[in-house]
Amino acid sequence: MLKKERQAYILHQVNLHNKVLSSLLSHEIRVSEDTIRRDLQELSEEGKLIKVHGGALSHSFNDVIYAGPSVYSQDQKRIIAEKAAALIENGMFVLTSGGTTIIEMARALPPSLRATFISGSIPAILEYMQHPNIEVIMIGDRVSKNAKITIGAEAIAKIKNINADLCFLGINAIDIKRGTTENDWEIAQLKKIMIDSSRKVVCCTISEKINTLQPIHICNISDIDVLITELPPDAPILKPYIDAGIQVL
Amino acid sequence: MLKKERQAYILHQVNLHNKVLSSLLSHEIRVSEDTIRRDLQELSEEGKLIKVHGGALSHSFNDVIYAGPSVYSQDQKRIIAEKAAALIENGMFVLTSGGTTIIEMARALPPSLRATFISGSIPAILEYMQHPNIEVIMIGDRVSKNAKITIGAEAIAKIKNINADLCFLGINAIDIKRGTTENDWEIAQLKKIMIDSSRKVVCCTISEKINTLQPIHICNISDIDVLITELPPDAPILKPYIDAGIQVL
DNA sequence: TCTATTTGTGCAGGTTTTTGCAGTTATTTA
DNA sequence: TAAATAACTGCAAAAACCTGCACAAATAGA
Repeated sequence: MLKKERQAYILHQVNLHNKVLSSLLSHEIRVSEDTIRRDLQELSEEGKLIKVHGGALSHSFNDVIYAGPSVYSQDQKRIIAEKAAALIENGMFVLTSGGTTIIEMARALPPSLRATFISGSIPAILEYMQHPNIEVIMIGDRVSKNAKITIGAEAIAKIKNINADLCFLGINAIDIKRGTTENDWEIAQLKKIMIDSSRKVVCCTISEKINTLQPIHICNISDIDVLITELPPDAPILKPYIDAGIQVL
Repeated sequence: MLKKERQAYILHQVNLHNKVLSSLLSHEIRVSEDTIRRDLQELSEEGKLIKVHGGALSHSFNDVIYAGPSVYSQDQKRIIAEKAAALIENGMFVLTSGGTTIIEMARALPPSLRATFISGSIPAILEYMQHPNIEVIMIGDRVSKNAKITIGAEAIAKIKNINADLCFLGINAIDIKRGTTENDWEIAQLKKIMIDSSRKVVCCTISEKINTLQPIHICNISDIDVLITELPPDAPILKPYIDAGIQVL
């Protein structure tokens, strides 16, 4: 096998699988690993792939993964925020969790909206405070420094006494079988109570979190009324949720 | 699985869920926790995430910074803050109002201090949250956008149930005859209750506010235990307060 | 065609990277 | 404060890498 031919094959494999292993290639093409290494070296110098210890990665792979961390899925969250904001009507009582998606939503609320927002999330409260016509209610209790939210018996008791029209949850993981799950026990407790205290439950999440799991169970799919993602409602991945009776926006 | 690939996966999970646990990741990817730790270490050095005990956090989640209003007469307030911080001992329950003076104090607290701070002031809570050893309790209720503090019957009832060791009040006006006064009725109510709920009342103010008046009465001079200003205790303007039995720092 | 030169390949060795493990030290939490 | 968990340190083995070299194949020029 000629050198050019070999390198073309390697490139093909890289573009196909986004990654190749030197050891595998050497076995496949029946040349020494040194040769493969030299090929990868050359291709890397030509910018055709990215050489790493043990093999190489496709350039597109790297693009996808290292997309700027600061703006990670920001646009998606903006879209979600706008869909969510459209659900809120004047005079409503809205209970919300914390999380970046919810905070984006807070920013996207139309200035004319008059409603009451209730939350224990400090970053969320800060956002709500910026709005001219929103009444803000803070749920008090011990402050969790990690989650930047108030948690504890007091907070739970308080939420129990609320009858909200809407509940917006930024969720960490949702699965058609297991429902929504969370990785923090106390936040999970809070979200459970919030669901109980609201007439209508709206889950907001970017589509990547769909069909993923976390250790702690919050609620079943049947407890959710509306699911909002950045995708159009007819996206295939959302079909099962629609079939399960959830309104998908 | 290649190292780069693994790190990309970790980064993806962090950005997706805002938080990852070393133990979970090591199980998922089937490598030792040491390897995960090393990956997190590297990613953290590259600024792609924030490493914490047990796992890592996404950067975007944690950088909720509240750019407080540029504080008026900052240096004086710094001096006050240091005097005030010296009064707090480990294990104390401290009730505080809001106000720029109090926020400066929050910043001046020594990192080793272990105490519980209770407040309804959102900027103050944000500062307390920065501290490693302080337990923070938020008093919940309707949020006053002007004062950035929670006010209402709920908050008052909550404070009434507290028995604090110390109460720090940033005050707006103090006068030897009329005591401390305020220009916001609701904040005045809160401060009154805070005074009732604390063993020791500390008033912090810059000297400009001494011998001034505001419309709403909070408490009399006799209700104050300690007065802190940026001036040395033997300043002439403070003499009447010392004579009235107040400890002046 | 025949030599000289370049190019490609594999190998021996020594070096670096990566990874897991054991033992110790910090940190967290009950 | 003590037990549990996580982090750090140093080490060792495996894998991958690099360097220089030998040799074969391809190429070029006379």
